Amino acid sequence: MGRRREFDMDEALDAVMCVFWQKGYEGASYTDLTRAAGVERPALYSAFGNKEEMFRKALARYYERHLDYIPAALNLPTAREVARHILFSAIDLNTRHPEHTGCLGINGVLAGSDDAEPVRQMLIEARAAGEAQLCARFERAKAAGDLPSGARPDVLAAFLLTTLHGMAVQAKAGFSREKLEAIAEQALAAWPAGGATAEGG
Amino acid sequence: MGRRREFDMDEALDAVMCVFWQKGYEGASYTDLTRAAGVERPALYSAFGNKEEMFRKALARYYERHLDYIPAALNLPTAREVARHILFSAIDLNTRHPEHTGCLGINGVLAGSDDAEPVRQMLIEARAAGEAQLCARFERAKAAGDLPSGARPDVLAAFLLTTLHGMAVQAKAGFSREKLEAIAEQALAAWPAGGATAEGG
DNA sequence: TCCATTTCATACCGATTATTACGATAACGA
DNA sequence: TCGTTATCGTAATAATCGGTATGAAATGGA
Repeated sequence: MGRRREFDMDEALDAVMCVFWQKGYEGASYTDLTRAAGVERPALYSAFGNKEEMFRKALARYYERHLDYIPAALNLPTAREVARHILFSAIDLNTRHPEHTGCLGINGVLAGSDDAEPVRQMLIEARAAGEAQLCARFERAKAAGDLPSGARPDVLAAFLLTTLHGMAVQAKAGFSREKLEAIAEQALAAWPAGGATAEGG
Repeated sequence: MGRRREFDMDEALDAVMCVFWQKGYEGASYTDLTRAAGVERPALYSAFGNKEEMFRKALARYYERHLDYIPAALNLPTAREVARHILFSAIDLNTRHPEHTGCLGINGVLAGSDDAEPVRQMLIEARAAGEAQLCARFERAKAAGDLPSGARPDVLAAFLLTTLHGMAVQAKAGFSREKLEAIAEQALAAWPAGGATAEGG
């Protein structure tokens, strides 16, 4: 009984998920969503409910379709393999689709609407400038023997920046100071041993 | 000549910066900004220009007032001290002010309006669930001798998550796959050596 | 063929967004 | 005191936001 639905809900949810992936939760307007899904507004509402509920369904699909490497990794024999597999799977996921880079979960609160693009660029440039300063400092350290000859200052700088970014996100998520410090200690455990002119302390 | 300005631009910019810090760029409405600054809309426009230009000025002030530990750290003798100082200064900055946690730069694109709070919570919970899975997996690894007895699975899990978060942010900022892989390699260098039952590979 | 039911597309809703006209107000120099 | 100039608060701008009311179109059963 009743008229049958004219669009494929799976395809629509996939399209919706990609929009959220690309633009984030708030950055994705209903106009964007309906255009991507090829479906008019009330159809999306009747199919997926609220915008919030719609994002919830898209997130669930993201976990089962694109984050399936996590449960798979958990079955690997060693913890190092677990971490390695997750890390590299995430890298692959984050870079595979040029139109929506990064992680849906992160972008969901990170990305904004198209109007915010210049602001994003502004922040990206500010970060890049800071990274360049760090890189130059580590180059000097390498030349001074403070870092081993095999050290790669650019990588050290990028890693440091990554840890800083990650911690900022975690702090926003409510992590405690103790936990953040433990994470920082762990990150420092990877730091290359000092060379000639290193002093204790 | 002309009427003199009735509010203090420095105080207004500080108030504006705090709002951006707390709510992000898009999450901060002009109503929020004017209320925080105690100044009517046109006054803010004439003083700081656009919303975008206003954010730019707030960001510049943030760098000179709250990220001043970075240039200071760059003068420290060893790279390890540089990294350590930056890491712990950032932690302190991120947690010192309860009303605006995290980093203005990150929050600028991460935080959203108040309406998005349930979505933020949703994502935070999804992340916490994933972290719990990882932590349990590392506990098992420790019990199996795959991790040394001194290892702290919760820290390892948090660190792994932090690295994942950081990389997602970097990927959004346009980092190349090669760079991200180098960062992941560096993060794995800190991984505790396997214990009894570890196998090569 | 008629009814009940479901989905369709159009057009609209109130609220909020960033951004300004506008006229009144206050300061300085003459 | 007057004229110029810059800032003030009020009120309005057009656009967009998420979310619906509405009637036509399409289905299955009787």
